[in-house]
Amino acid sequence: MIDLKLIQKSPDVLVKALADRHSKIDVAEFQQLDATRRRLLAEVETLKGQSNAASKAVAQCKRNGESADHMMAELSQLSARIKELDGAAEAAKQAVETWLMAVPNIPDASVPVGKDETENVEVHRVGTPRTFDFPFKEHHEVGIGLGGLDFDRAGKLTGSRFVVAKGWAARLERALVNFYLDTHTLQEDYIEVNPPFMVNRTTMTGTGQLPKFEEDLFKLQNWDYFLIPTAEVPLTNLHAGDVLDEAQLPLGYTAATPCFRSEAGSYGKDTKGLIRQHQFIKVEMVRFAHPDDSFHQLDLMVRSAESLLEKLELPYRTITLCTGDMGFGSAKTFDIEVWLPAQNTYREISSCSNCIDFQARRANIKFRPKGGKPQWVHTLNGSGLPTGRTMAAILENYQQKDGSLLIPTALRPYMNNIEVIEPK
RNA sequence: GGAGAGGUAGCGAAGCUGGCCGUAACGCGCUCGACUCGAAAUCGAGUUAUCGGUUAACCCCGAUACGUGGGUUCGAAUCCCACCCUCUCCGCCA
Repeated sequence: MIDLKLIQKSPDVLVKALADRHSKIDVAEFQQLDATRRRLLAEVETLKGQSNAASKAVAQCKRNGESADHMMAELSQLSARIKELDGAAEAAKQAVETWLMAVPNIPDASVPVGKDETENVEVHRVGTPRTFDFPFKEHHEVGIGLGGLDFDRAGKLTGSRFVVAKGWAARLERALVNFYLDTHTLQEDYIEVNPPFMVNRTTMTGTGQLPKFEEDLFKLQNWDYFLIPTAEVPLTNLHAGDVLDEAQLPLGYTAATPCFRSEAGSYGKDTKGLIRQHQFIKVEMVRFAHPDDSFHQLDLMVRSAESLLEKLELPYRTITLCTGDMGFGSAKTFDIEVWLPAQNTYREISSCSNCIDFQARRANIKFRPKGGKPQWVHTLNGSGLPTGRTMAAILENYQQKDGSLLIPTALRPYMNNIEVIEPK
């Protein structure tokens, strides 16, 4: 959520931010709603002040043993009037709130201005895409061919955009989870968490998935619960309503969870393979940081995700998302894209964002500076990494001419030291 | 599923026969000060948030908040209803 005071005092900042994001939200509408809200609030508060004072007088009379009947009759009317106005004031407040909840975060000054993904800015490339001396396959062909991935049976069990991983593929996925979690918890300072995979409406609102993006979520019937689209949701909301100690910062959590996404609006995109599934496992990193330190923490998080790809020896590039391509709650986002030979391109495998105080406002997460008043923490989140897309990259980049698949060296300790998956 | 207890500041906890008890007793923590070479202990002072008005900002004034939402009343932490959550016991169960 955006700072209410900021919009009131310098609406031009928000106007520019919204223009940069190519948002259609109208700030003038806010100003009208907020003016109404303030007018009604001032009015009803004045009446409440009168009512409170009169009630005290009634109490005084009763203590003195005098009759207060005449005052009480008058107050009854005032009370009715207040009730009426209070309703109107509450409705006006709700209108402002609703408007605010639909407003995206303000991009950081360092974010390149641009309309969509074509104007993202490359930061660097690491690794050299491999040259193949044989006709290579797409990752799902490799996976199906080696008996590890079964999209047909997943279609039977559920529907499209699901997969069954068996044998070596199931083990590879488990190896990736362990490799990622071990890296984050043993070589970095993340605390491992197993959160609920379904959360309530308040939690979804805290990180910004609701109220705007309900159609992207899977919702339970008869329960006001949602399947999480990313562990960012439960991990960030772990501290909803908390006031953290300054000494606790930076504070990091990591979790491997399934992620559930409806993929509404992506019909026809990435229909084959592991790239765009309704359910996938992802290791997520979440950090709570001091405002002065949060962009440094973002760099560290990006480095953490990048290092995983380096250990897996997968070529990637890192880009800065431009204003028009950034997510709703982010002030700055780096995407890491892994090389997929069959698509002859880099595809997103990690997205690391600094949401600054946007989510902290929504979820009410603060920290107490030494001797000072509590203030909003900054929240960050990043993928580190999803297993499905990583497997897609491994299947394509590590396929061999004879149809076998090499296991990346870093994963072998997690794979009973298997070096290669042979075709049967 | 059955029975009971409870949700009040950063934490613990009092108030709960409706009205100078919500800037909320008391304790802990935290901040500042005294004592001390320094520390501990001790003593003293301070320490809720949000919104509105006002302001350069602070102060100040007003309103709201006792799990959440309603109700009764001139007035609700306190009485009533519904819901959520936590704990204890019993039952059932992976």
